[in-house]
Amino acid sequence: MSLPSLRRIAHLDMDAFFASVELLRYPQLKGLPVVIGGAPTQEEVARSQAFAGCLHEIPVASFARLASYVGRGVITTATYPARAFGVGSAMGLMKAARLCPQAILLPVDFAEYRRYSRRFKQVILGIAPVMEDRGVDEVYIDFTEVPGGQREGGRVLARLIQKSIFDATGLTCSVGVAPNKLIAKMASEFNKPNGIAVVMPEDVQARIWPLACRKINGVGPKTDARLQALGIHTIGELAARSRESLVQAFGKSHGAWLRDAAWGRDERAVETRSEPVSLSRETTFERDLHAVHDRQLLGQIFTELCQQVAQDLQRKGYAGRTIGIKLRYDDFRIATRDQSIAQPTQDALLIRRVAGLCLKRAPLQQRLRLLGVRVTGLERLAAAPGAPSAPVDALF
DNA sequence: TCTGGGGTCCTAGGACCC
DNA sequence: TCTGGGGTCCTAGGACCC
Repeated sequence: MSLPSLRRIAHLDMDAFFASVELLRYPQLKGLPVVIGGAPTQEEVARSQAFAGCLHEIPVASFARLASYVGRGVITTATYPARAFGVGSAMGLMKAARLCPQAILLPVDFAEYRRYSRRFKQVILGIAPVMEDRGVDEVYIDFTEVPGGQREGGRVLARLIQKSIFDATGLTCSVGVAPNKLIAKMASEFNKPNGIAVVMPEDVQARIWPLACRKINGVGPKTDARLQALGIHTIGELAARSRESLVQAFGKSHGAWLRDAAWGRDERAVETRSEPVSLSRETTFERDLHAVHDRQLLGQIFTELCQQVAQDLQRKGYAGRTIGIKLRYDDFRIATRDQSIAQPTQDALLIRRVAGLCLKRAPLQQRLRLLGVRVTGLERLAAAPGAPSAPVDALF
């Protein structure tokens, strides 16, 4: 007779993932402020790639030289030396250039990050098969039934996975092991970088309650502001409120969820596979465009977006029944329109035609900053020859 | 100092059907 | 003909996450 296994869920988060991959490629940048930036236009991508190519001859180059080109890009990630200057992710590149003009800017290379992503996930799957993808640099892992997964509350297995990933890729990660996903996610931040944190059910009050509500995965800026207005700043303060009062303030579903989250309750399973719900492409223009004045250019971009979405659908083996568009106006307001059709499609011309009908229904007086095309209501088609089928590949 | 791109899930009203 | 209720789909918007 053995005791029932204690539920042990791990959240693993790669440390400064994009920047770490770039440092493997350019070791001479170690210790220097480096930012990795998105360049929204093709031209900017080409320029910044040409710039990064220079690194071989000019190991240290100035961000300031590029700053005049970077326009509307934002920072995807920054190394710790760059963060010391107040530079952070989602910040506009122009602002970053002002805060830290000596920083080195590298273009985002998603293809390379995806290669590393696949490698570290394969390492994990070789050790613990119940893994849920949460994006390019994050996973949940169910340790509960893995041999050794209970030793030291999961610390031993976490250490093994960390070491195996480092040996295979040269990259470090941080792991939180806890009774569920919600707490594991918070715990993986406790000892960053290259850290492990183990939280047992009885530790929730001491280790979770002092944290800000914003640390709960699912509490964003809006909810946090409403909580602050109610005088609720920490998770402990949230836990002290009655379920009724939270339901009163946030509605039946959201209020009850907040209450459960504060008490560390979360029964969600680690999902090893998932089907996509939607596929989309969107682009921010180099300058704001007007539906009438820039009709031709807009039409060209629109058609390209439809073609890209169609290609994505074909490559991944899906077709969708609902075609939609997204507009972002110059004042950042967003409008969406969508329309369903009788049969799922992956055809660029049909998508273009239906998306065109959607566009006609949207207000087009104001200048546009962004245009997007989306297909939802996806159905898997018969697998294309040579189409990837492994769960990890399916997501990337 | 003006803020990318690709997603998921939830809500809510109206249409429509039983 | 009137009334009510439940279920599902469609559409628009919003919060949030990586």
